[in-house]
Amino acid sequence: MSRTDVPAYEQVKTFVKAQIHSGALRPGDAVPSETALQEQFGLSRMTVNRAMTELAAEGLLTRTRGSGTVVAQWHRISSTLAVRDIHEEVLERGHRHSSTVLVLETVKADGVLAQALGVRAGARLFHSVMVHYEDGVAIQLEDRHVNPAAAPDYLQVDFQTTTPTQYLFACAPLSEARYTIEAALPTAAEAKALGIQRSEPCLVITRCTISGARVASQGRLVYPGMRYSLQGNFQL
Amino acid sequence: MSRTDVPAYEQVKTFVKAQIHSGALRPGDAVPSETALQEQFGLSRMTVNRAMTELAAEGLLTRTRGSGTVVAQWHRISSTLAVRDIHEEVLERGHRHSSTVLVLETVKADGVLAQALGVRAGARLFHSVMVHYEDGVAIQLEDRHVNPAAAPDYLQVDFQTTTPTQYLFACAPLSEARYTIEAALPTAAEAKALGIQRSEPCLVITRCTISGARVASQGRLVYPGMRYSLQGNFQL
DNA sequence: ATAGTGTAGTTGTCTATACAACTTGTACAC
DNA sequence: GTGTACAAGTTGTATAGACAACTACACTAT
Repeated sequence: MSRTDVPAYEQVKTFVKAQIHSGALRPGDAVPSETALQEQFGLSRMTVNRAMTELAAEGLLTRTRGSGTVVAQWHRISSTLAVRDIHEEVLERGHRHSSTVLVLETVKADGVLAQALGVRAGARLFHSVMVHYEDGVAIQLEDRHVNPAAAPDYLQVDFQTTTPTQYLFACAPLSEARYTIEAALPTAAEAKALGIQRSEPCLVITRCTISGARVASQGRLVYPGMRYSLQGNFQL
Repeated sequence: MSRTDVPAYEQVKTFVKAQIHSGALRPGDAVPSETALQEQFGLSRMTVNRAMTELAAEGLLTRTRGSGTVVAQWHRISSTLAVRDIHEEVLERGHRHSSTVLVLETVKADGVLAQALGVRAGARLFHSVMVHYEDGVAIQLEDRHVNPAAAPDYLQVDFQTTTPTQYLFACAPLSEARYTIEAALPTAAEAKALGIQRSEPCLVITRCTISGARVASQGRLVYPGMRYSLQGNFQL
């Protein structure tokens, strides 16, 4: 632990990262072996191993047993898309959240939906459409189809006090998610609900949440392009 | 290592993950302590510690020294946006990549650009605009401003054989990146270059790459919404 | 009641060692 | 030349032990 409070394995990590950032080590270059670093820093191999293993997990290094460690070709930037509730998100920005429920009904699954949710065509599904507002401005339209097997009481939930994300999170623990992000024009109904022009481009996130072996729900989240953007800041 | 080839710490990880996915452990719940799991599995504490530390790094658990381990409130889903070259990306899909250079020039930074790149207003910048094609279809317009300090020979590069991403990657090791993703309509010039209507929504990624202490470049990547979508598949 | 003390329990880090699995290159036999 | 065998080097995993830092809680003295 030496003088400072920075763990030794962190020091090794920053040392290697600095070499990569400075250009002294370039993608494809060999990184000193664990034993070499061990002697250089005066640490045990386990400590060096932890540093290198973590850097590999972060995508900066590629390690192969028997051969050695090289700087990874692509520096993956590990974003973290939080699957979180828009209610919390708005509150965290210090704004007021409200929502309106436009549709809350039972529908029969057509072919596409049935396949997406992994049920047979014609099966009963819950369907909800709601609009979320941030300080009174519409920022998201949420069109969601829910598998009744995952959330039997979905239609009885009071969506003034809770949100679909919250409720589904509570009754169907998330195990996997798939999404696509695309730019598209809203449908006429969506534009009207969001109070925007049909010609205004929107960011559409289609998200499929999986709980255990079951697809719990599929959601289409429409964000007005002028009012919303996904942002990220990543450090290697 | 027991019977199978699966490492012991992985078995502990999947055990805990399974408990979370099944709902036996819910967000906020306490997870058995390391010593408890150590006895349950008959492993050393270091091995259990590795499993738990990794789960914490993945965002599934929140650990506090002295107190214990609980299931994290948000299951962060760690996406990985690869900062990679579109040339490679197209080739990987088994398609043919080509590109056209529309602009390659030196410009003087206006106020906004200067701030984004961290140079003084009026400083010399390189500017390039090119269109990338996948099997002859335009899929990306790349409008990039480059800091000459990071890539002095940018204007001399032959962009038929290499791409800006490749070149910048080679001469300015990446240390950080910021991006925003939004939906927007293309400018008239962009629409013309991509061969699409001005009314067709596009996915716009604005990306700022940082090399060391310097902003190396800022790029605006425009993808026709009908031809492109970002996708992700995440497992906890 | 309150403040302080102590203790048990928990996580964070580090060490020294050990063996296994794999890669690479060299030396040797053919 | 060719191929085999071996040795050295590298990473992956696991162990047992140790100490530090911190939390939570019960207990005690005031």
